Amino acid sequence: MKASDKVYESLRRDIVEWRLSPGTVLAEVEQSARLGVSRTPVREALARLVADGLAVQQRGRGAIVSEISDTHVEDLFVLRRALECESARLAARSTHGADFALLAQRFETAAQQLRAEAATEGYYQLVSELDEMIDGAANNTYLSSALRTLRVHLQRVRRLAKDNPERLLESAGEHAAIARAIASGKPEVAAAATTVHLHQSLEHIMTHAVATERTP
Amino acid sequence: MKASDKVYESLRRDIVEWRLSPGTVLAEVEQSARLGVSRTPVREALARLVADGLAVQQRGRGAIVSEISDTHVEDLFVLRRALECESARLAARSTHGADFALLAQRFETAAQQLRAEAATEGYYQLVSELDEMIDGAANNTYLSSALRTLRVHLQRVRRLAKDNPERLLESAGEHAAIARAIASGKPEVAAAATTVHLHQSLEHIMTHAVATERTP
DNA sequence: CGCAAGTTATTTGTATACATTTCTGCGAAG
DNA sequence: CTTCGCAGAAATGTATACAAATAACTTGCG
Repeated sequence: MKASDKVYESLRRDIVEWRLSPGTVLAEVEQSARLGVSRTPVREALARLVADGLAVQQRGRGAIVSEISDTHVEDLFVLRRALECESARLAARSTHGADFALLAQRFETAAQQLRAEAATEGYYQLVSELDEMIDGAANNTYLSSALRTLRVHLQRVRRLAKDNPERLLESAGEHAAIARAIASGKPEVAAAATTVHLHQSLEHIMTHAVATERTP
Repeated sequence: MKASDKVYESLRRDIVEWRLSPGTVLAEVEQSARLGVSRTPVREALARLVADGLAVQQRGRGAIVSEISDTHVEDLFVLRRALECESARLAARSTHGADFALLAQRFETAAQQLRAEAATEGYYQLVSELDEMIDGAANNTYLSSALRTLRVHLQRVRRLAKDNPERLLESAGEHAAIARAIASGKPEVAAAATTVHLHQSLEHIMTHAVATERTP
């Protein structure tokens, strides 16, 4: 693995997991010293972060971690709805129905399991499996690419709201509904189920958002 | 302006205007010699092109200009429809109605003008004005960002179909319809008008696509 | 004659030195 | 006391040298 990739991954994780707060200055020399590589790979990594929108370039002062406000979260979900609904429609028109039927069942059993114990880790794994399967079934590189960059931002936003067992249970049901709609080949139902899920998701985040502590 | 920006712009233009065919190898040393700068800014420019999707990185052989097939064009328009319809909806809900009414009129006069003479250049300027105004009215940074990268690819695709006076005339009418729908604050009509326009656009490209000459 | 392994040669990846721009702090003038 | 401007310092932008990896060629063997 290239050093620039390692630096990029490291910084990306630090940003989406809120170890680097918005407004933090990412100076090239400072980061290269911290991570033990020269400025060149650091510079490359910072350029990628700026391209992703996780940082914004300032003239003369390097890159700073980008801000996230309530408005940003709402804007993000508008884009997310447009992209994921379209993906769901395309997936519903694909020939991978059987796979999604299986996934729907797994979500239902996961829901039952979530009633008993908090299996958070495995559940998130299942969600990303569904995401990837929809991506694959939609079979559109440009859409997948747009979703990939979007999901980086979503990871960061997700940390704003604390995990909540009840919400996870609801979420499992919503995901099962999406998978079932795709499995039965109903594009508009799949899109509607996605809209419902995203609406609930956004609602949860906006009401359960923790104050973003800022380092003064 | 930074040297890396100049290199990026130069290469981007060369790719979207088909002076660099798909599959062309963009070697760092070769490009740095051609453009009279060192490898560092060239390398940065190539990374940006890869991030945009205009080039794909190959290990050991540098970056090559990405391919565009019929499938890619269709995929591109699926994403375009999702994004531009959403933008049009948001714009229709904004308070910039009067601006769009004015723009609608300009499209109608442009249509009359296009019947008399081929004012291609000014017309494309008008189209991009509408795009920018919709972007501004939608007021969503993530959506704008996604559209910006999308439009780079669209510029490239547009060169596949030769300019055609009749199509331009139809296009002017379709754009006027979009602007009117936004001006009158009707989100779903605006989205529908956008869908119609994009459908016609894609149809035109697919039927009038010129064979992409490949340098052997 | 074909295949494979070793070798060479080219290309990318990284480090570092230098140039240029920009921020910051101090001082003087208004 | 505020504001403008200059000088120093520190950061980014660029060039180049070196290291590592990979592709292509050559040569030897089956």
